[in-house]
Amino acid sequence: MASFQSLPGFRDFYPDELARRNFIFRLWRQTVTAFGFSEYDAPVLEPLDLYKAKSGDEIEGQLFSFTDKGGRDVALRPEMTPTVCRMVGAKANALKRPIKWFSIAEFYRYERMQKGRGRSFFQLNADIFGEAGPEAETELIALLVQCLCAFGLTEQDFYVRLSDRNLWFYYLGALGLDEPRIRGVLGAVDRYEKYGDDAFKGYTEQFGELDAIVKNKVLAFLQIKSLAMLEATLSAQADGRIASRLADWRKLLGGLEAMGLSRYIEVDLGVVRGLAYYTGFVFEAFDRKGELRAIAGGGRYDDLVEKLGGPALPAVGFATGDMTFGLLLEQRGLMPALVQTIDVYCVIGGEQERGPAFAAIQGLRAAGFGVEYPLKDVAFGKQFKAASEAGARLALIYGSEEIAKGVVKIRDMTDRSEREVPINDVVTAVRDSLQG
RNA sequence: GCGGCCAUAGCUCAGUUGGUUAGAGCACUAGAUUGUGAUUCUAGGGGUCGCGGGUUCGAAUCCCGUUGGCCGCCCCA
Repeated sequence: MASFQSLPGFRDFYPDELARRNFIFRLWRQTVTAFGFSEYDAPVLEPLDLYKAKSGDEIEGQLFSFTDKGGRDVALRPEMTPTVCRMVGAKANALKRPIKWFSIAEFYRYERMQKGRGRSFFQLNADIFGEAGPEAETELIALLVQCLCAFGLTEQDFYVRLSDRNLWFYYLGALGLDEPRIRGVLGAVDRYEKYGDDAFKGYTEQFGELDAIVKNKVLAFLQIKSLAMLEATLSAQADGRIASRLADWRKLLGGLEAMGLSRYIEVDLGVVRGLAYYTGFVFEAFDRKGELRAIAGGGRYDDLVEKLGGPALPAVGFATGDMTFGLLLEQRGLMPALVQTIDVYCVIGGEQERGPAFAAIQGLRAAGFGVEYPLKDVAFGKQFKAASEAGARLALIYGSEEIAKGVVKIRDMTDRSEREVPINDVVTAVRDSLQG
């Protein structure tokens, strides 16, 4: 029994598991590239203050952090957003707008293991900087939807809940609440789905009982399921900010509708994404069955680049992780059987034939074909079995009879047909066979 | 950080009220088959029963601790 094992919450990726991971990454990358995003990368280790500045000191308990040999307090990155804000902020004036960037990277959080959550995980992060209007949200939500659809997931499998922290602020402000109270109410809203009326306990402890009329309006706001209901509910409000915000909503939902994506989108003001750094629209993708934690989440964070020392730069982004996403694909049977296959398996008769075989193997590999052969002499039967299991489409037979005739036998592993070609024409013959 | 359940071969699991040398299927390797891949048959490798301590003549089995895993709470950037 092995004396060592991987640390709690960390995963080994054996070849078949890495194949699944790479399958996901490949489709993500392909999709995001189709939307015109550029890939970037960054250090795994960052100054601890980068995260403290954003989220406060208490965040440290959830980080892998330590003091390096130079006395610097550092942390393994728990998310990409502060890093990408720093990078964009440093070169903001030199970057073409809109800035559309993405990354696929590993993150670390010192947390308790749970289904769909470990201490190390991978995320796709996609962000748009420099666009303050809802056009950026349209683009990102469309991208998020396509990142899921690319795997064969449909509106039967997932949906995106769309909400708006600004609207909550305007609405509750118009009802007479100050900012601390608004944040208190949003905290309750965040928990309402799970705890019902108990969600307001925290608010009551801090500010006293919430006025019954206000509370009913909050609960009514949570019932809103469409733009029409939103407009109807807010039509009474004279606030100009609300009117212009509704115009943003129309633009965002109109854009998504024109893209044919309305069936994936649900208006749901119950999503407020914690109380972190989000400043406007927020959205989260969930599985329809409600069995898993959120598949993806994102929103607007217009203040963060400036907060981290850059220029004022509006931004929207989302992230989706590999763990919950992989669970969803497997639940829906959308994870294909991924077998690494080769083009050609070279069957070698014995020591005498290895020379000519090796010449062909090297030539075929140099020409870009995937070629395998037995490292040691093995019975023919075994070699054909190995060829079959390796997924080879062709077997090249270098036997004593063939070599004596100056030919190589090419066996099509699919239909079991065989033909002989001159030994010097192997590369051409293989190319013809694989293309035909 | 808190609570519940769990831990036997690479995987899925048997293992009787505590009793001799801990088993099966799958997987892997080899042979049957020294020139042709799905089957079949045979054999083999692989375990200090998660780890440490205790009870006992005797522990995979009972008790305590510990580590790891699953699930829920907290949190979720």
